[in-house]
Amino acid sequence: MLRVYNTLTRKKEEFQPLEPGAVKMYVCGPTVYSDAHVGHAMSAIVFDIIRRYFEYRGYKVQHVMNFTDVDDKIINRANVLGVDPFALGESLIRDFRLHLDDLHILPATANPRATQTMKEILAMIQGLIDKGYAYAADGDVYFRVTKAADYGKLSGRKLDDMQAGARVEVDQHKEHPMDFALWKAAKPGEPAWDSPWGKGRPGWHIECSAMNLHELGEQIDIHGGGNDLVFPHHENEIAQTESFTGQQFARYWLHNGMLQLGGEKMSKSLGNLITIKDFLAKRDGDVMRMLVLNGSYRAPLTFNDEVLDSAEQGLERIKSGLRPAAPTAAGASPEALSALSTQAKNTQQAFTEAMDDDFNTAGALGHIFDLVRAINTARDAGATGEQLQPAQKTLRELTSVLGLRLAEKTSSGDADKFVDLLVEVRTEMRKQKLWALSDVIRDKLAALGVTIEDSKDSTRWRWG
RNA sequence: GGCGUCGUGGCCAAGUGGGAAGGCAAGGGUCUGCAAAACCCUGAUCACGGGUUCAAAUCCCGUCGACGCCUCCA
Repeated sequence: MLRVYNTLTRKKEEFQPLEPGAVKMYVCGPTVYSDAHVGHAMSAIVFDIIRRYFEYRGYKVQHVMNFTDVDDKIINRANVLGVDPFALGESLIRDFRLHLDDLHILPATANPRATQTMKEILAMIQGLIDKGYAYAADGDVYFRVTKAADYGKLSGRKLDDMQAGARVEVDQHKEHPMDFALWKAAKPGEPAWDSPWGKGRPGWHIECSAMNLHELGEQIDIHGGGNDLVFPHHENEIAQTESFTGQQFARYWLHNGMLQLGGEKMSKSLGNLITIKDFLAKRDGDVMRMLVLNGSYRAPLTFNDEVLDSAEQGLERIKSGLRPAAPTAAGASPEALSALSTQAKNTQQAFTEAMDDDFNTAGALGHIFDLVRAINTARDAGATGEQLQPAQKTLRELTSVLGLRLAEKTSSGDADKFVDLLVEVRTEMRKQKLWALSDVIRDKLAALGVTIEDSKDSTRWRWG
C-alpha cells in the first residue's frame, strides 16, 4: 500500500487514484526570468523520483509541469537587459530543459505555458465573475476570498489572523485586503492581451488553475511544488479552481522542502543561490540526485561541499556493486550464491516498502547499500559475471527507479587502446618485479585520470 | 504576533511505543610487492525538563534552539 503525506490533511494517507492505474500529477515549474538554481533542481528531482516510482508500481502517469512565462519579474528583467520578454523566457526555458536532461529528469508529459493558455484563463476568470467569486475593478479582476468558505484550508490560515499580521498590501480596488488579482490591467509598454476588462495579463495563480483544467481536467490526483508555494499560490489555486468547478481539485498536495545554503533557504530574493549551470560545471547530475535521495523530500536539505563530497563517494560505492567479476573468477560456492540471491530478493522488497511509505528514499537507499555489499562480497568470493548478473540487474533496476545514471566515466577518442597497452606492459614489469617502474606508470596514469587496481594475478583499470 | 516543520554519533540522515538502519569521514584489520578497490571490526545517556506506560528517540505537557510561510519564490 502506497502512502503519501498530504499537506491538506497533514497526514500520511493511502494513495487512491481517481482512475485505477493512472496518476494525474501537476507540478509547479519555474517563473522564467533568470537562470534556474539548484533549488529548482531539487524540486524537479523530487517529483521525477515520485513519477518514476509510480511508473515502477505500474501506474500510467500524466506529469504536467508548467512554465510561467509572463509576470512582472520577467518584464522588469527584460527591460533591464533590453531584450524582448518573450525571447528572454524562451531562451531560459530552453536552458532549463537542457539542465533537466543533464539531471536525468524525465521530460514531463506536457509543459504548458501561461502565454499559450490565454483563452482558457480568460474563460475561467469570466466564469468566476459569473458565479460571483470575482469582480472587476478598473481593468483589474480580483478573487473574492470571503466568498470561498474554506479559504485557507491548505495552509491552515484564517482570514482574520492574516489581517492581524498587517503585512497585506492596501489597495483601494480590493473589497478585502486578501483578495488577489486574477487579471492585471496593462501598464504602458507591457505585454498585454485583450480581455472583456481591457488590455492586461493574467495574475500568477490563475494560470496554473487554467493550465491544470485544460491539461488534466477538473480533478487531479497530485499537485506538487515547493513548500514555499503553499501560501499563497496553492491556496489561491484551490480557491479559484474549486469555486469554478464546484468540486475538490487535487486529492493530494505534495510539497518538497527547501534547499538550505549556509543555514538559510536558497532563493532568488536572498541572492544566495547556485545556478544549475554552475553546479553541473563541477559535478555530475547524479550527485545532486544522490543528495536529494539521502534525505527526506519534505525536509529542508543541507547543501554544501561536504555533503556533496559525501554524495559523490556514496555514488562510487553503488557503482562498485555494478563492476564486473574478477577476470580470474572461478565461481562462488552454492551457499554464497544463495546468500546473494536472497539478499537481492530482500532488497527489492524492502526497497518497495520504504518507497511505499511516502517515498522514503533514504530508507530505500539504505537497502540498496545492503545489496551492494552482498554483490561485492560474492565477487570477492569468486563469483563469475554470470553469477553476479541477476543481483546486478536488480541493483540496476532499483537505482534506475530512483533515476540514478551511475555511468562510469569514459574517454572520448582512442585513448583506451593506449591505456590498455601501457597496462599490458606494466603487467610484464610486475611479473619481473620492476616495482618502481610499475608504480611510476600507475602514478602517471592516475594523474591522467586512470585508476589502476591490481589484484594478485590480474590488473584492471578505469577512468575516474 | 499568527500558522507550520524540525532538533538522532564528527557530517548527511532512516526509524514515530518493545532490536538505534544506511552513507560519508576517522581509526584498526584482511587482501596486495606497495597502493587502490573490496570485505571485516570500532563508536549515540536520540536538544533539555517533567509526565503517561510493564516498556518512550517514538505519545502528552513545558523549556530552549533552528528553519520555513504570512510579500515574489521550487
